[in-house]
Amino acid sequence: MTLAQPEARPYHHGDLSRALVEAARRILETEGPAALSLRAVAREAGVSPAAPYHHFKDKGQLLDAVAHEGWVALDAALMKARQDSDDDRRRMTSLGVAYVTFARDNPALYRVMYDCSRDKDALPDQMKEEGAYCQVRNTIAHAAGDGVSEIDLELATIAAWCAGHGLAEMSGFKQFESLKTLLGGEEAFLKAVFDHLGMFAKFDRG
Amino acid sequence: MTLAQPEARPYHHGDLSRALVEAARRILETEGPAALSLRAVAREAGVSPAAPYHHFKDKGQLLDAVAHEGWVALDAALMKARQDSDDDRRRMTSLGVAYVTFARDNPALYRVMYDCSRDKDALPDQMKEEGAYCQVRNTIAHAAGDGVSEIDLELATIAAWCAGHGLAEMSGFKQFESLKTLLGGEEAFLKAVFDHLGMFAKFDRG
DNA sequence: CGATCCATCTGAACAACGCTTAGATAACAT
DNA sequence: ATGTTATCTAAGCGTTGTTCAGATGGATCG
Repeated sequence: MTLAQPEARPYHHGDLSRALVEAARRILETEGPAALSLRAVAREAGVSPAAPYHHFKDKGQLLDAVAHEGWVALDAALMKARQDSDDDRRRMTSLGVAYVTFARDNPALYRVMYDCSRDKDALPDQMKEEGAYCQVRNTIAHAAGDGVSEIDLELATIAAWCAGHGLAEMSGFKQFESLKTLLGGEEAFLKAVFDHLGMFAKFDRG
Repeated sequence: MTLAQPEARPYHHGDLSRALVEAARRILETEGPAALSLRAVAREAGVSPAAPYHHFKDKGQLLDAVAHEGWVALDAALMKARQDSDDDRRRMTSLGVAYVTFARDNPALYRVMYDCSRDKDALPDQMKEEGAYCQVRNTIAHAAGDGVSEIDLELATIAAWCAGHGLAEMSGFKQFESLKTLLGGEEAFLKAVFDHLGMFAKFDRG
């Protein structure tokens, strides 16, 4: 009856869970986070508004799935940045730039990722070996050598992560535009900000 | 006919703009950001669902007004922290702690403040004399002395602001709980993170 | 092969939302 | 007193998240 299917469709519609997540990402990219309603996702996937509820408990759980894909993509981006950079000292900055660049290139997805994290008051799966947070800590550990305590390592990771997240959310603000052109572009701006993180702390050290 | 009014009511209902903003803040505090609908605000203020539209163009503009009050309160909190701290070197950390503490004490309000900023891609009124951003820059300038260029000053301010914002959003995450108790509480944790901001940058400087 | 089961999907409905419109009310100016 | 204008209400539109009864159709077992 139906034409030849491009993919195996084990059930009525096919792998709807996956189709819904893909539809959600499509809407996010083309229309932004404000347009991401469950009904719109169902519409985009070609099913009724009630269909998603057989695969996700509620809208939040669908967003969780979208966010999960986002974290996987971010993990991969950071992994690539770590491998591309040969010099140990520059690796941290590369990582930071890669992080912010990912957020700037996928603003809607990044927003969903962090909205989900805030709802759960936690970063998901970040302590696993290839989780983004763990990658940052490993990179810092490698650059800092053996003389650093576990606590200092953890604190430095948190500091770096917070700076990265803050910059990811704010580097697009209009106030910084003139400074960016003055420094010669987005990436130069990001590196310059990372370079100045120390200024904040060193006053207090003496 | 009506009983004695506690306040002067120049028009039908009184100063409804103000009443609406106050109602919104009340809802934010008691029920959180998810419950903050225009209709709920109108209900809380005792007017019809359509009444707010005579004072605000749409829901976003009401939230803008709420956010503005939030920024004023944050400005005041930072000003107080600056004055309380006598030592020039510790002033930056005090400022950072005050910033994050404000966000942690008023999480729903802080969220509205930043959601509005993201919609406009800008921090509001931050370049004014008593704006929070300007306060941070002035404090850094004072601590750094005369040898710092305008650009370095701006970059250090951005770095500090990003770290503060990132920490404000993430210091409540469950992953950091054990570390917090290990360090002896929230404030010690915040100071420790700020102290480690330099670690991120110094690898790249050599 | 046929009957049954159960996951899957639809259609209709509910309450709540943002927002608009038309009309009532009341303060203000003349 | 009259008219103007700002303010508020009532009703309604289209949308949303969610639920539920019932239709649909693979999968499993006789």
